[in-house]
Amino acid sequence: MTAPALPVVCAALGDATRWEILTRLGEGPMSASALARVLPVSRQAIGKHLEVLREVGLVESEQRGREVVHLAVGARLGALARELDRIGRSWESRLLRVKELAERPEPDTAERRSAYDT
Amino acid sequence: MTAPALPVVCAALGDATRWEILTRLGEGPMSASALARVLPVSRQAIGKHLEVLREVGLVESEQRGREVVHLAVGARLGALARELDRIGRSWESRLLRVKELAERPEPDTAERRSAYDT
DNA sequence: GCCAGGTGCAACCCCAGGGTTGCACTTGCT
DNA sequence: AGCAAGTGCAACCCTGGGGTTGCACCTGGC
Repeated sequence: MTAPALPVVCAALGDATRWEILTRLGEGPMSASALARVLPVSRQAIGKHLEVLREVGLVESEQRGREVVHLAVGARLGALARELDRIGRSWESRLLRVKELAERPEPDTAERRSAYDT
Repeated sequence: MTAPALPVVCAALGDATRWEILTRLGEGPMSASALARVLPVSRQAIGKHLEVLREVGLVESEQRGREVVHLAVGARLGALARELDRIGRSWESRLLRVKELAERPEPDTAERRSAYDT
């Protein structure tokens, strides 16, 4: 499955350090050691983060000479964005339907206290 | 600040149980107890999740009678989506610039083995 | 050939947070 | 009035994962 479950991708994005990494990798390819020199964490920690990010497709890696460079994949983030947008819209539409029901004066059926019962 | 930091919102979305809750709340307002009856976790656990979700604006709560009903806020998710999309695009454009540089034929240096295309 | 820099693996520490139980309080519904 | 249902708060457990250190192993440049 090329598209990991939503919570997993979001969890990968739910860490400040990983965002730091992604931001740097969004500006251009970098090796883990290079990142470690810039960020306030050890290379090993960065390695673990890269692993997580790679697993959800937010980062791609490539052996270049003796080092491995990584870079941020915008496409994955775009895919996530579209999915979230879709879900958000569905929530909104449901909300609108509820409001419609609530606001419709409906003089006949005065007994309509709540449509969304359990 | 009405717009929490990106990692925080993503972290809120980085939990399967919270997605369960959000999904249900996306279909209509519900109380914590009602959710606890449906989901395999205690009401207290759900309460904590709702707290987290409310703090990042993904859920709104309203006292209704003796119970408190909660509902998913699509607008927040939409805002997140737009932000992620924007960032993803910026990564892509940076990537394109890099590729441009790499692919410029530069007749002298014939050592073009392969630009790390997908 | 040698050394420096880059990587991978493994063991370990430690705390945030997801989950639970228990209790007290309020608020309806009949 | 009285009972059932909903909520809030607090203490507590325990696993996950972010972070570290240490070491062994390549590999490329001088």
